[in-house]
Amino acid sequence: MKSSDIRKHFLDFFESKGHQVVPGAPIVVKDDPTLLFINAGMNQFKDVFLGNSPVQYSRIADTQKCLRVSGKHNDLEEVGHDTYHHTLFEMLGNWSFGDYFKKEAIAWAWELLTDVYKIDKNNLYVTVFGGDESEGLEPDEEAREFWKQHIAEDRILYGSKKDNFWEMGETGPCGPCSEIHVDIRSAEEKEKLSGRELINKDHPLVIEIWNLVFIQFNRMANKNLVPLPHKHIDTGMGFERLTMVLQGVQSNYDTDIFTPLIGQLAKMAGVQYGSDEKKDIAMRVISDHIRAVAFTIADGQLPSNTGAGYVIRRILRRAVRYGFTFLGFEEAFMYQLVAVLVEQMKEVFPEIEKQQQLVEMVIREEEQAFLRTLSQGVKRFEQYLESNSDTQTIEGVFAFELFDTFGFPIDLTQLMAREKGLDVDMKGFQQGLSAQKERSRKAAELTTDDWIEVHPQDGTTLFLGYDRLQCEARIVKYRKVVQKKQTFYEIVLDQTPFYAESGGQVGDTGVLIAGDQKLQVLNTKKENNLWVHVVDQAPKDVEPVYLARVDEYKRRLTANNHSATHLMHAALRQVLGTHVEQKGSLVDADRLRFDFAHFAKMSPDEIKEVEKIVNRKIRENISGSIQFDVPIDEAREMGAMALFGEKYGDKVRVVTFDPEYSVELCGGTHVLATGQIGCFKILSEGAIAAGVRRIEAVTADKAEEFMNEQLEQIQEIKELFKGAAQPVQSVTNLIQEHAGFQKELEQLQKEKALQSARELLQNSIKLGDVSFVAQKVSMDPGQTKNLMHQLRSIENNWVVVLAMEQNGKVNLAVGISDDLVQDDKFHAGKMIREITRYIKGGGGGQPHFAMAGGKDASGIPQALEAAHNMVKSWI
RNA sequence: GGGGCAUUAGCUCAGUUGGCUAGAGCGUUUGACUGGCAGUCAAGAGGUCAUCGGUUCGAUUCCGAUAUGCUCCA
Repeated sequence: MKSSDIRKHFLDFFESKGHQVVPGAPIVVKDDPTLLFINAGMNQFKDVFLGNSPVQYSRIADTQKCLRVSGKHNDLEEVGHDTYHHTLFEMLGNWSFGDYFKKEAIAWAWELLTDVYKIDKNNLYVTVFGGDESEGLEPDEEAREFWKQHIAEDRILYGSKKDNFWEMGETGPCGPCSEIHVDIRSAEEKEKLSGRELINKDHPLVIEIWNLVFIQFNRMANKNLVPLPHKHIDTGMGFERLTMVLQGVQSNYDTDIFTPLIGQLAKMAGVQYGSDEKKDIAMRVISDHIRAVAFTIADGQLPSNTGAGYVIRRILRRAVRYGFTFLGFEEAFMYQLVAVLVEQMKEVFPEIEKQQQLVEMVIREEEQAFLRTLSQGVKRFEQYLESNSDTQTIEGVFAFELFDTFGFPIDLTQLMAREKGLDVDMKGFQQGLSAQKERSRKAAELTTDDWIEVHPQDGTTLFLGYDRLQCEARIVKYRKVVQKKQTFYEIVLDQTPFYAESGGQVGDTGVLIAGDQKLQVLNTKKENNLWVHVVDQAPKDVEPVYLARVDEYKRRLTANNHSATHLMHAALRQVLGTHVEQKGSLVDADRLRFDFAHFAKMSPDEIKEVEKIVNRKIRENISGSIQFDVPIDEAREMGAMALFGEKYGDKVRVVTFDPEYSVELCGGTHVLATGQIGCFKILSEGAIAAGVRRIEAVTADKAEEFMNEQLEQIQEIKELFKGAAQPVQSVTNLIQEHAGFQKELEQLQKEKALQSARELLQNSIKLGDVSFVAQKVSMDPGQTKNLMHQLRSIENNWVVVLAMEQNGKVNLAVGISDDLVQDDKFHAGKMIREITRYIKGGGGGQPHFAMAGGKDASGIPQALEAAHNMVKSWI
């Protein structure tokens, strides 16, 4: 059975059981601070479990791309070494929200596996939760009873809290679970040892394929378990594992999900998969990682040096490392695999095909950047060996520096050390690493108290901010948050006019007022559909009705910038082409920042054209039309631009400025008519990643300010040129003239120095064969240096000591001709240190030239005298 | 969010107790050789040593802040 059919049968099966089949969420999580990536099928339904979102369908099925790179579920460094761990995988899931529970979940799982997929019942085992004393939880006898209707009792095992109690994080919905395991070992192996003995023992061929979670608790911050009002079913079946079982192979990498990638890779590297374990591992690593990286980029997350982007960068670099070390790839290669992936996945995940060109460019650029990092590291490593040629062990401190500061992977350091017959002090390396981790943890320390419920309510906050800037509100709940010794309070209201940070638009600020209490709202965030108002102090009285008021001025400026962003987006598509797609956006009261896909630097003309179109649209004073609850298909028909990597519900909000011009799906706040924006000006355009450009722009007052500043500067320049009509020409002329003068001046100074040098020598006295000059001169210290060097070029056999006095400061300069310096006795630096004593100062220099400074001019004669004596002693 | 590192010619980079007229390779300009291309040789142009402040007689060099980039950790 082809993997695509396996996926299809799953979804069809649950559709036939009354489930709504929905698309998976984008991999990158945007409004949940506890999660960077979707790591389980249930993530996108978290709000429903928590009761923050209403139930739309009580039965749902989907396939969800998940990414796991750290934590209890997976460790990036292990992926590829075995045959069944992955960074990115698909999770097939079926869900019940307060609808069916254990009985049906168990029965349908069994029916699908044995009737539809025809897995041999004799290879299946199941586990149920065996209870846990520390939590005060009984064994899940209920689930066991339901299983007994399908499967022999000796195939039902009790599992520990670790294996059979599912939690998505530190807090949140959780509950006991029941896992289905399959034994795909050979008949002989099964004869020797029952599969029963190998359940949950990390055996690669006796594996869990489906986890049925019975969600019935909420885990609080204080670790207590509180029963949920409604019970839910949350199941997840690993698609890659299932495919392995159904295709009768013994490694996920032997399924048709991976073989095309591995085949292409083997071809590129000129090797055969299966012939060399190290190369096989490398090919598995790369074929896994390319999926993770490509899909995440297609979902709009670019590699970067923080947060989710950093994780993507690390995954990509790990793959490059394996390719570099074991497959001999010394140039970018991974981007060439994207085409294979697109061919395979475009039916199920069309976004990967739409974004193919961008994905390839970004990956290629990242690969090249990392290869540069690698070669820098190799250079540094070699330098270290040169200066430590007698060592047997690479110091841990150095290995850590190489890793921490220059991004050179530790395993490559070890590899290179081994080639030279050296060890690496891994203990020292680990010490450095754990010290760094400790520092980071401390800095990021954030303690969040439990919510204090005041006026509990079901569902989400009612948002009124689209048409009102103030309203009455009651506190639903609040909590204290401490970060870096600063204390904030987060408040959830029953209704609010405050816009919560989303879609690039920053959260509103403002005040909450009740009686003489005034709470400053510093920011507003959305966490899983709850509007969280960050305020500066604890509400003293939580009972009264508060007046919630948004900072109107800032909101208006922000709306200007947001609407201008839409107008600019449309203009960019007109000017540059429809490949322009939003990749990121930031809108606040001061400015707007817009990242978009485009492959070249914008020319000044293109920038001007975009500004012109936007300003024209502003002057047309187009009324904004905002439609709520538009079915997503209808919105698409209107030509609305949707963003990859954004999750949209079935009903969307559509913001239109002229149906022929700009139609976007957007939840932000906008101007009533474009005339309010007043004026639009682009400040900068530049690259932020391969194929991605960034524009920063301002509107209204800020745009006016900016242009006035520029004009003032030009005016000032004009005035400096006595009102020149062509200031650019004037400046150009001035620069040219200046360069000419400078050159002339240098020439003159050289000549003057040469002349002075000759004069000096005429005044010299002979000490043996050596011409000696010691006198006070009036020139600045820089000139003496010049003079000495001129002298050097024309004469040999001299020592010159000059003294200068300027603004109460005294300087000495000593020069010795090159031929004399050959003799170790003659040393200007030594002399100057000696004679500087008389002028109460200090100095130094090289054998042929030295300078010094001091404070006591009265010592000059003594200093010159001392120099005289010194030269005599050298002869 | 926290730590480390870097910023020197158009590009890639050297530059140690603070004082060497700040260098190399590539590129660029001009000239010579060659039938042309390519090339070889010679000469030249090109630098606010990221910015601002401090220490010092003197800072590319030491210290601090800022900006930008890289990198590790969260």
